[in-house]
Amino acid sequence: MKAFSSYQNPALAIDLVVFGYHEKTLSVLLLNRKEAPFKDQWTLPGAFLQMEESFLQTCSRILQTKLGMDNVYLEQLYSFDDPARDPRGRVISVTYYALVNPSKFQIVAGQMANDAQWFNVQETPALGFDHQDIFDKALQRLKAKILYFPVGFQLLDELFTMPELHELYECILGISIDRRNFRRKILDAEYIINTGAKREGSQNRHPDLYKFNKQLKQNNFQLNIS
Amino acid sequence: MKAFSSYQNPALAIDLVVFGYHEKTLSVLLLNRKEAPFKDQWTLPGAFLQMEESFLQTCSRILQTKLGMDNVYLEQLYSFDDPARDPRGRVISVTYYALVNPSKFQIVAGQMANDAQWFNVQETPALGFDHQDIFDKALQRLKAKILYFPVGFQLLDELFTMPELHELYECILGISIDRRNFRRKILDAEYIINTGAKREGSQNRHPDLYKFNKQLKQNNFQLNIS
DNA sequence: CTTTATTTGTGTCAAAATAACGCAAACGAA
DNA sequence: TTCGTTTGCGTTATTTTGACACAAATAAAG
Repeated sequence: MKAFSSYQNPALAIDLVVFGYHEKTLSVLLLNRKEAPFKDQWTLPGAFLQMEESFLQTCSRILQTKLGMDNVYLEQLYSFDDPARDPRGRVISVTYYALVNPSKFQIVAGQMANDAQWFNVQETPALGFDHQDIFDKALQRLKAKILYFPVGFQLLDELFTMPELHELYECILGISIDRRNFRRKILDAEYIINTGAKREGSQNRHPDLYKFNKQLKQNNFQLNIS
Repeated sequence: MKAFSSYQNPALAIDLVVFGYHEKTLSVLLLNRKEAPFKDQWTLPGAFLQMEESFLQTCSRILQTKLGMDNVYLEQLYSFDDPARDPRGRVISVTYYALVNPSKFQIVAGQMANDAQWFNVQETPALGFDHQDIFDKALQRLKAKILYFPVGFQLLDELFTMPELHELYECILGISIDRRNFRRKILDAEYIINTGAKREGSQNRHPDLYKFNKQLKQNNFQLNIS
């Protein structure tokens, strides 16, 4: 096979957009590079894929060794191919985004980075490589996704209050949402997920703390917020 | 840099799910492999990424040399990473799906394939590699996408009738949609795209043949079909 | 502890969007 | 022409959404 002898293959990197939510602020985790290229500039955490690794294993390795976290929500985002995106040579980047609860993790700077730090997504510094494009795409995806899939709670504690979830949505979407209509839509959506049926009136008393069942199939989640 | 010397990089392939619509049938283009692995089995068209190529250039090369088509709608789908997905060794596959009008193209079997053929998406043969997963994901994406983005007409002639578009949607989604409500929703959505305003009453006389403007930004397209 | 202010839970109602369907004009075949 | 079918246009009932009133619960202040 050509591809395994005469052809040279591009390097393949995994880059992560790690989102965290804390005190009404959506943040992204960035690393300050210790080495060229883009020395002393901020970039997304990443690593080269090893020959025997799956994408998710590389993700775990990045999260574990560089950041000391693991077992978080991960979703493949997009693959970036600009031949000039890395000055060292041809590097394809397969990207994922992660949703974590920052209060559960202690950031540790890895070998590659001087510093690891949370940045408010509204106030990110200039990013090296094409990481601004990656970050933009991730934020766009997250905004779209929380409207039709219950991923938002991944950024909160396992138990959360309705106002907490409400604030999270307002923060991520950057709009204000009527508190009472939001509540109704969330409960309706969750009810459909859990029972398959439509919620009529106030069929059930609700607790102070909510919890989304991550096991059940989570289709039919549609918030229709405008 | 490690990645450029001591590390070996996986091969990187581009695989395409080419959809075509003809006579009330949504089809996918498959190739019958001439060589091992999966000799004489059907697979998606694909090629290895060349060092200096962008993804889209590889897509064009596949479409041109193997199928004699070009200048079609292409969208990145997903990247597949199972270490065992190719028996020859580690191959990452970045996949795209394409929407073409089959009546405009003449299928030509390429060097790699004995035969290239359209298959009804409901009656696809067993596929080699992990191409069934790729195909499933593409069909799922297409079904979701036509509900919030005007891509369906890419499968039709530039000018098309409303019943043609209606049939296309019913066929892809596999459901029946009220003809009159569908018409209204399409016209509403197109009106918003073109003018930015909401359509009131029947503000405009409509021609027998329709045409979607591909230049304008196509947000706000939301069919809400259930 | 009370009293007061703020936050949160629940229900109502008008407006908007959607689904269901009637009807006539246009078209094609007999 | 006539008849059957397809296509375009509209109306109405139902559902969903957005805006908001009000009471219960919680937190803060005296």
